[in-house]
Amino acid sequence: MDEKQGKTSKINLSEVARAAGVSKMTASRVLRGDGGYSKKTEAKVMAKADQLGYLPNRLASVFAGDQNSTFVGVSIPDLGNEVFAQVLEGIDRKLGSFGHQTVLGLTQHAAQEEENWIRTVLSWQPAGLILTGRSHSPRSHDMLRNAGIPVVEIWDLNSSPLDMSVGINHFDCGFDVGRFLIGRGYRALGFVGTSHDTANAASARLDGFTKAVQDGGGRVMKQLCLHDTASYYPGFYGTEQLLASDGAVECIFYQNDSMAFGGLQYCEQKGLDVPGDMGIAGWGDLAIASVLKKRMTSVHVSHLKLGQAAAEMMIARLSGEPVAACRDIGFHLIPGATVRPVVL
Amino acid sequence: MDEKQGKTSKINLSEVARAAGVSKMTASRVLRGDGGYSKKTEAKVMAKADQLGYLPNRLASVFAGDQNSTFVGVSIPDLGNEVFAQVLEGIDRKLGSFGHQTVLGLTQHAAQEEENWIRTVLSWQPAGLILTGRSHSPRSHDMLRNAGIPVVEIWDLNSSPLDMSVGINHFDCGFDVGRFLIGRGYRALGFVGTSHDTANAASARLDGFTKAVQDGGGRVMKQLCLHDTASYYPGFYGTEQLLASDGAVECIFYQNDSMAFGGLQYCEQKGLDVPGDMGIAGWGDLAIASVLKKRMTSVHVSHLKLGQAAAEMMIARLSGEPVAACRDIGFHLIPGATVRPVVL
DNA sequence: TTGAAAGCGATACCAA
DNA sequence: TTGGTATCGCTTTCAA
Repeated sequence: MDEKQGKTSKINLSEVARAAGVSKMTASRVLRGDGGYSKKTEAKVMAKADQLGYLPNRLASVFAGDQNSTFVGVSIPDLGNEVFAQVLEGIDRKLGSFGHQTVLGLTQHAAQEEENWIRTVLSWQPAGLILTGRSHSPRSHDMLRNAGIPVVEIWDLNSSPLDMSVGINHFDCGFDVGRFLIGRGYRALGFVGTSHDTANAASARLDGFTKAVQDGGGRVMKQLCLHDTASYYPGFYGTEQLLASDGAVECIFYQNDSMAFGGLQYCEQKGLDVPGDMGIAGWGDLAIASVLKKRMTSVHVSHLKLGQAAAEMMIARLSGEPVAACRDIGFHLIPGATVRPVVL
Repeated sequence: MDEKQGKTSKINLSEVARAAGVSKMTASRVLRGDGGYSKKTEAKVMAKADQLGYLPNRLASVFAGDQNSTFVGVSIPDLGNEVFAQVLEGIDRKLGSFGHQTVLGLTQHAAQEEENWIRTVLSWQPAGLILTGRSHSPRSHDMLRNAGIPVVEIWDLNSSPLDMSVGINHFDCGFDVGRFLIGRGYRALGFVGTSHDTANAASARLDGFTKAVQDGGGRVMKQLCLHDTASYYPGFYGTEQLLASDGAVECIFYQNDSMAFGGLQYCEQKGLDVPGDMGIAGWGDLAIASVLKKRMTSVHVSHLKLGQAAAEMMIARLSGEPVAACRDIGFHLIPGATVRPVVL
C-alpha cells in the first residue's frame, strides 16, 4: 500500500516498440496515426500498446514537439455565484470536445490571486488562457504579453482586450434597465450588489443604471454588501440595509437574480407586496426564475453560451483561423411582473 | 498579430545562467532555493531572472526530475447542481493553497466520459486524481491501478475505495430522512430526483429512504426526471408528474434543496399548503434555504468542507503522511417547517 | 560552492 | 516503409 511508487512499472514508448519489434519512431508514428507504415506494423504496434496498457507521456511529447500543451487556463472569480458556474461549464464542455483540458483558477475577485495563478499556469505551457474580467495586475500584463499565447477575456466587453474578448456591454445593460424602470414611473431607485468587484462588470452595470436613472430625473441609492459572493443571503441582507438607510426606495435593481430572490424573500417576510409596495429587478435570468410564480424582471444573458463562445474563439485561434477580437453575445431585458406595470 | 509565435522570445534557464555568468546548474539551484550557493551568486541569478522575466518550464522540470506534476485531476458530474459547484470550490481553493492546480473534468454523470477524461489527464502525469462517485468503467480501474498515483473518491462513502474516500453514507442519510418522516406520521411518500445517476449516491439515498419508509409501514412513489441536472425546474416538473400519477402522496423527499424549492413553488402555485396539504423535504441545506421564510426540512452537509477534506487527504498522501482510507464528513437532519409538526 | 555530462520520453529530420 | 540521431529545458549525479 505504502510503496513509493517507482516509475518502474510504467510502460513507455521504447517498451512498446521493443515488444512489437520495431523502432521507437515507427511505434510513435503508428500511435499518432501519422501514416507511412504498413498495415501489419500498425496492427502489431497497436496490439502491443493495448496489451501493455501503454499511456503516452504528453509531457514528453509537448516538450519534444516544441508545441504548447492542450491545457487552457481558465480563471473564474468564484463558484458560489451561479452565473460563473454556468460560464465555466460552457467553457469546459466545449474545450473538452476539442481535446483541451481546463486548468482552473479561482481568483476570489483578487488581482493578486490572479497574478499568482497566471504565473503558475504559464509555467505549464498552456495553449491559451481564458480570464474573467478585465482588470489584471501590471505584472500579469507583462507575463501575458510575454507568453505569446491566445488570451480570451470574458465577461465584460467594455475593455479594449489584451487579445480577444467575449461578453456583453454591462454599462449598456445597466442603462437599459435604468431606462426601463424610469419608464415604469420609478424615481427613487436602489441597487444592491456585492462590494468585491467595484472595478468590474457589476459596477459598470451600476454606472449605466445610475446614468439612465439620473437622465430620467431619478436617483439611485446603492448598497454594496461586504459578503464574498453574490448569492441569496447577501440579497436578503442588503435589502434590509438599504431600506433601513433610505425608506423611500420604490424599486431595487440587484446584481443578479440570486440576490434579487433574496430581496424578494425579504419583502415577502416584511409584508411588502411586490410589485405593489416594492419593485424588484434581477440580472442574469438564472435557473431559479423558471419556477417562480411571478416572472422576475431581469436581463437574460446566456452564460453557458458565453462560456462556449470563449472556448470557440480560443480553439479557432489555436487552429489559425481568423477570429474577431470582440464578440458580443448580447442580452435582452425581461419585463417580468416584479415591477409595476406600464401606466396607460 | 498573426505571427506564429516562435519560442524564440522565451527566456530559458540557459539564458538566465549565461546572463548571470554562472552555469545552468547553479542557476537551477538558486531558482529552486536548493541551497548550496553563495549569497552573491544567489543575488546575481535572481536579479537576472527577474530582469529577463524568466518563467520556468515546469513541463521540462517534471519530465527531467522523474517526479509527477503538481496537477490534480478533478472530475465533477456537472456544475448546474449547486452542490457540486461547492465541492469543486472547496477542492480548488485548498489545492491552490498548497501549490497544486486543478485540471477539471465534467463527466455529465457518464462513466464513458469519465474514462476518456481519465486517459487524457493521466497522460499529463498528474500528482493525483479526485473523482466524484464510485462507479468507474473497468478500463478506468485498470488505468488508475496502473498509474500508481493517489486517488480520492468523493461523495459516496459506501464504496470500498480504490484508494481513499471521503463523503457521507447516503444510504444512512436517506434512511434517517425516511424514519424522520414516518415519525411525523407520513405513510404515502414520494421521491423526486433525476434519473442520470441511478448507480450513484442519490439512488443510495433513495434506497435508504425506501427501506426506512417500508420498515415503518409506508410506501414510496418515485419520480425520476430525465432532466440533466438536479435543479429548480426538474423539481417543479417532477412534482407535477408525481402528483399526477399518484394523488395520494402526502410528502415528498427531493434529491436536493434546489429541486425541493421547485416542488415548493409548484405546491404554492397549485394552492397546496406546505406543510398542511403537502410535506416537503430537501437535501444539502443549500444557499437558498437561508432566505426562505419557512425553514426547509433538509439534511445539512458541508459540501465546501467535503471538497477541502478531499484536497487535504490528497495533499497529506502526497507528502507521505499517513492517511485514513475513509473519512466520513457527516450530516445532520434539519427538521424544518415544511413537514408537519410532531404530533403530541 | 560550482560545473560538466547524462538522460528523462517523445518527436523532427534526415538517411536508408 | 523504416530507423538512427539530435533535441526540447531541466534535474540528477558525480567530479572538481
